[in-house]
Amino acid sequence: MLSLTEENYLKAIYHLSEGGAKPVLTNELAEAMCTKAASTTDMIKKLSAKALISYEKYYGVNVSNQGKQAALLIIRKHRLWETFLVQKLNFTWDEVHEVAEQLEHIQSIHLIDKLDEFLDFPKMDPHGDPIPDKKGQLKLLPQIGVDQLKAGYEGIILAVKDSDSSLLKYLDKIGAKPGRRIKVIAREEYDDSMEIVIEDKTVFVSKDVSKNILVTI
Amino acid sequence: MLSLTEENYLKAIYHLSEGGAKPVLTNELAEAMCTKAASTTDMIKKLSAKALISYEKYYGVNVSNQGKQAALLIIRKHRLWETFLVQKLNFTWDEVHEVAEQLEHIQSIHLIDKLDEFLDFPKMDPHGDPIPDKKGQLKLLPQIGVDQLKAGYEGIILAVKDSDSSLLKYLDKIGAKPGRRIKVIAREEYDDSMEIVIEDKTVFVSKDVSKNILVTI
DNA sequence: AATATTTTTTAGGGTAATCTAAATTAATAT
DNA sequence: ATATTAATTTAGATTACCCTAAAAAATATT
Repeated sequence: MLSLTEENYLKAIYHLSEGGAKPVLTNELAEAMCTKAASTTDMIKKLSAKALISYEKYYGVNVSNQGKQAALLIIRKHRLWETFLVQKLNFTWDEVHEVAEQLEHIQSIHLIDKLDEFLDFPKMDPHGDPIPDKKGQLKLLPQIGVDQLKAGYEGIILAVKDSDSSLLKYLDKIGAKPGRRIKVIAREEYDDSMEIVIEDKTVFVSKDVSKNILVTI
Repeated sequence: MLSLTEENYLKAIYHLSEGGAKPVLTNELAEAMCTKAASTTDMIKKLSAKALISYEKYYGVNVSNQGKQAALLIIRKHRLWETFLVQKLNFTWDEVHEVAEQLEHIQSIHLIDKLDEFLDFPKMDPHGDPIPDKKGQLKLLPQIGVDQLKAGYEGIILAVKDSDSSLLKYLDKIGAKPGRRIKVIAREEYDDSMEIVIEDKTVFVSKDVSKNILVTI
């Protein structure tokens, strides 16, 4: 059984290592956890002793298969709770994260499987991120930032990248939610700003915004 | 903001002091918390410093108004989550307690008020215990143990007292759930065992069982 | 009332998670 | 190749919660 803190470190390591084959560095992890490097080294040793990560001094950390499974369970819980909060309790999109951070640590597989069933086995959370199934399997669709799209192309919004609250609010305002249809009308070469249509609404967005809207084409 | 441990102690103190005007004793609290008296004294000092209880050395502890409000909020959370687990996730009656013990510590008033609304503002949890409202108000019906009832009397089951899992399972089996109609057919003077009818089912129960079924007449 | 018993508190320690400061190792620059 | 800088680890301290053992206060017994 993992402590709340251990779970949070493991999740952070998992997220930092996603995609990259490079090891996660101590400072990188310390920054993500808002702690100091010394504290992080201590926790790395603990997780390593529990075989959730492999650790080589001065080199960095990699998640083990066992660690991946544990991390995916936490992510599964987080995303199912977010889905519950939005779909059933009418939370707005930007209110859910903080509460889900707490709920993801509730220890009961039975609870989470029942919740999954209650929500009718959703594949995606309200941000469009995939929800691991009971066995920890993730179904990933190929995704690309809207900033990479040429004029005329369209796609379905899968997710938004940044979790800054003011950006989320702005995206909500222009209707940039997962599941919505998005089309690029024009792209300004000078600063990569764009004219786009989300469902039926036309908006102009800067590259800072468009790069955070992830779509599948 | 209270820590998880502080919340658990406060809740225990509140429950131990319910009804009685007598102060809660250190050993009593230690036993309820499965800790030693020395640890309990430490925590009593902490809660006293936060003005949630009043404490006099060697005498005991009383809950302050502020402490009562805080305890009632925790109880509100616990009972709303239990209601959710049974009504929405189809947990059985005896599965809910352990999970609700965890869920009651999630910090978000917004969450709990939304949950309350989602459940349509229930007045009672699955055990028949009253759920404090947003302001911490409890509506109490006069309740009495079935063992106190004479032959011929009937009532509505409000709650069950003991939270021992084997008893809960037995009560479930004989249909002794809150909201059900119960009638005393006969009472054996020798050992206070009873013949009772719950809805349409006749059962014979010992005093140990009947005293744990609380009804209103 | 004096003594014995029980209850409660204090004293002193242990573990988990954090910190700062110092020491060590690796990377970078001259 | 060596010296400087940056990253990481170790050492030692702190806080929250828990413990055991000893001391103190309250209660019960003779």
